[in-house]
Amino acid sequence: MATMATIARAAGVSPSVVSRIVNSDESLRVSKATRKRVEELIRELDYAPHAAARSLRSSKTGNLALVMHDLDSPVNAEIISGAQRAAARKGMAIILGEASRSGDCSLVEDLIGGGGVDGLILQGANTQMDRALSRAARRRIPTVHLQSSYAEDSPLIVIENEAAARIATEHLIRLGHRRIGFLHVDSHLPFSQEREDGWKIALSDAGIQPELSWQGTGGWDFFDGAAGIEKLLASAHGLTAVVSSNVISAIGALSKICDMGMRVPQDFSLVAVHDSKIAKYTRPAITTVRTPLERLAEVAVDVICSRVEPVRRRIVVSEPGLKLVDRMSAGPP
Amino acid sequence: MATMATIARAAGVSPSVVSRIVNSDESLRVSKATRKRVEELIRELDYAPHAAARSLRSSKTGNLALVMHDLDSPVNAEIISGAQRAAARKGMAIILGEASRSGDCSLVEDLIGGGGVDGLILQGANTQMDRALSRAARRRIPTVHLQSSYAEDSPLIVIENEAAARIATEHLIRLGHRRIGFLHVDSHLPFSQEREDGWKIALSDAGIQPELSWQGTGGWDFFDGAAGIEKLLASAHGLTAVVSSNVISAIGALSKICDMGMRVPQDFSLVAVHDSKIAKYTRPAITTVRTPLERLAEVAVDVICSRVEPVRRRIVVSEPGLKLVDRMSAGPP
DNA sequence: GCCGCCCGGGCAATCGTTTTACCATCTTCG
DNA sequence: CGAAGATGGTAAAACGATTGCCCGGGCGGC
Repeated sequence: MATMATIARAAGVSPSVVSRIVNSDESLRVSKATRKRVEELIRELDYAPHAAARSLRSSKTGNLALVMHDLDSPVNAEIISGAQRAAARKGMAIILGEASRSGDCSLVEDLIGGGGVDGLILQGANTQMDRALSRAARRRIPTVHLQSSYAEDSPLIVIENEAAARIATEHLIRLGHRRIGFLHVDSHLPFSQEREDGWKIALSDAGIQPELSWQGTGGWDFFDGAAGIEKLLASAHGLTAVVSSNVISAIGALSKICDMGMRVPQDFSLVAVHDSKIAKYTRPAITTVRTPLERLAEVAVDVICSRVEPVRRRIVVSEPGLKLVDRMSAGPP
Repeated sequence: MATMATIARAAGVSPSVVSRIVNSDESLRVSKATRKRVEELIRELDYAPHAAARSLRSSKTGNLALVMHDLDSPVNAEIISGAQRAAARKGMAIILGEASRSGDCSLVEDLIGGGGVDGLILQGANTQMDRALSRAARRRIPTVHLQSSYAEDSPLIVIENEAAARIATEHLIRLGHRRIGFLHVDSHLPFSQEREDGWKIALSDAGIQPELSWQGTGGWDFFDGAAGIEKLLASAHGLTAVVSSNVISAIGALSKICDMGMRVPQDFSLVAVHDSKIAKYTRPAITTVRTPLERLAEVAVDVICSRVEPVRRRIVVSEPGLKLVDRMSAGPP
């Protein structure tokens, strides 16, 4: 294929001129004619700079790694697609990684070790990621964490978790519910705790004292949501509604509630955190609190690209704001 | 960071020895002691080969581009995650691209032009991809297409489209339906036509002559599915069931059917092609024909990696086989 | 005692860009 | 007429790994 030298020879200039034209180097002075000749040759020969050579020289790859614990969840799909779009806008590409509990992260480690990526966006780093993380730190590869992190020294990007759960709970309270349960994603995760706080605050603002048994765990996916609500309803009595920390597990929960013979929202109400296209198409459609998930991903790539201080910061993305999307899964008790 | 030369110096050998050890070159003869020394240094200094340098020299990047028209669809999520896993198994990484109708594909073009990827997996190449495709061809970057393609010279990987639709239709026939509609993904797409064929064959095997009005278009996503079924039911009268080409649009369709006051499956039955976790959690849960989507992605990366002939072939992935997943959306008329 | 072979490695070119430094002509101006 | 800018470039050293080929010395065989 055409290389820079090919173009240079054909245009009768040195490779450096071609390089500087390609990279639109302001400090380069060339005649209009030469520039035009080079540009035309680039087009004619369909020249494109060789990524590896470029990145060897400049130590920039133009790639960002996005590592998630589950590539399959529709909620994560929104993050993935948001990240991809945001990266594309900056001329970068997203390399996908999966860091499930079982999976080994050697792929990610290699990526980092080999300077294969310019940055690292992590969701839910598990302990297997430790090695990868320390590598990233040692090689000063900018890293950000989404929603939760065990690492102390890279930015953490979160949404307004507490407010989201609070809004969901308040909606239920407004409808007249008083015995409102809460489905964690995972009660050990800080962001899940923040949502619990939001739920508690809304409850206490309404003069309601939640019982311990009102909390359950619904996980991230359909199955865990279904199992979670079943367990919760078995142990907590008299609940008339529940706020679910995750819309996907809410769908699982909804299916289980339905299977138990209860009608939603007549017999039981449900509000979920995170909106998703899919929430609009279940029947009943699910009332949710829309969170800026796509923007979360966008901020992540922005932070990495602008590479401010590598100091631990907590970045709350609050734009576009949370919004209650009132559909059919929540009604008066 | 540690480079190969660092290790070599520390171990008192030449870089080539290190390289050959790292790449486990069988033809290298070194003493046990030297090998051990080098291996330990690699570990101690946390050395990892520099991806760019390696790929400059060897013209292999270890990256595969996966370009889809919609990164957001749960059906595509399964493909994405399947591809990621398959690639990881081969030590490769997936770079994501989006090729929506509107989107420009300059990112993908750059990737290809710059030798940034070793292969290209395309789903639904639109006309904007032409430039990227011809680049890929000129640079002989192995390319495969998933399910449909306008390009004549790269392998096309498909599932058993006709059989899938046939199985879905036969199930409905077995239940007693005779007026069974069909929801295309997009009637211009070959694979959608194949499914139409399957539907027709099943019908004709049962002695049923489908009317033209029984066909509609449900697209890929929830919204189009809902719109599609509405239009279909408005124009085709007396339908008691429909087979949808896509489970996601089937969910949209289901919601619309429900909104129209019909009960599924008592008043109307629905069977969809492609299974998805989500199909199990709608109410009613959707009866589907499971297709080997994850395997489709796996085959795609295998074909690219083994790089057989660049001749046009049609590869049908039939393992694991199609399977009717009988849930609640189809019943007797 | 000499030849050839195997063992354990070393040499150096190469991949394609980027980038700093520098240089040869011309103009222009005093 | 000489010096100081412009003008329009050039030269060459990296960046880090890969790989075909070469090489010296010890050892066995004849």
